[in-house]
Amino acid sequence: MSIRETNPNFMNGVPELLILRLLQQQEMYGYEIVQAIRSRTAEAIAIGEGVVYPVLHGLERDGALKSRRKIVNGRSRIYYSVTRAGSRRLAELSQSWINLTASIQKMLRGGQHAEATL
Amino acid sequence: MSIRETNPNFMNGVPELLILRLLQQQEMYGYEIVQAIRSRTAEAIAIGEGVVYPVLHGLERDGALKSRRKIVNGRSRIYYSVTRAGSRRLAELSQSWINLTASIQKMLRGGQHAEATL
DNA sequence: TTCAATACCTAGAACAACAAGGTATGATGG
DNA sequence: CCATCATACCTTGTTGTTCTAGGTATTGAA
Repeated sequence: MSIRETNPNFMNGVPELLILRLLQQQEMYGYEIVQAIRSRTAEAIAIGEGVVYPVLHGLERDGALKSRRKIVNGRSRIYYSVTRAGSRRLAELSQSWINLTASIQKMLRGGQHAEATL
Repeated sequence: MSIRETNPNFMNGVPELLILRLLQQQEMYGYEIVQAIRSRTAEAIAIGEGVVYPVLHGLERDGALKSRRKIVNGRSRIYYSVTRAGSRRLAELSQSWINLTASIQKMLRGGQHAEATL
């Protein structure tokens, strides 16, 4: 049985979340994802290729993504898009992310007696 | 030199953040912190003793916390409170947490071109 | 031709968080 | 009186993501 006493490794899976989210909006290839995350977060978040590619492969292995090869300007790219399973996974991840941050937010704001706003 | 290309391990330090935050509100001991986090987040976040105690020790070693032993009902407790350095650290952690979540939030909401404000 | 940018990839290290133990005391209930 | 639970502290070792730091190959510009 074993009831889970604590968090299943807490804050992991954010790269996965962001990648799924981007791919849900539009088909993209790995190198493009790396840059998209950088630019859309104004460099606040920088997820390297060493993270992105393994995540893409893992998600595809799990059936959350599908890929197709495409040649553009003589360059070979592998475009990924989300499957139905991937959409479900994204929904789950989003939800737990929202829950988690809401809880933390509450702790950061809430004094037990009230305190100056920040 | 070496400019940091990616995130220094991304989402770590949340337990530290929560612990510092609690201790800033009031002096607490380890076992109490474990329960406080559970109860104040309605079980959404559960950080075990195996996480809390090492973090407390590390923060004290770094001068972010100070401790004093106290006997209550024949039980020995080690109460921790934040030092000035700890306050600074909390402020920094809070800020980067806010920045990080804001960026992610934007990506989760945002369509790729222009999006409604929120 | 040399360099930067594009585009893919992986092996290994680092490190936080976790699981799972351990000690010792006080209170509770049979 | 003894077992058990809650309290209260602690540490060792594993796990798993992420990061570092490389590698290959092509295109285009200087």
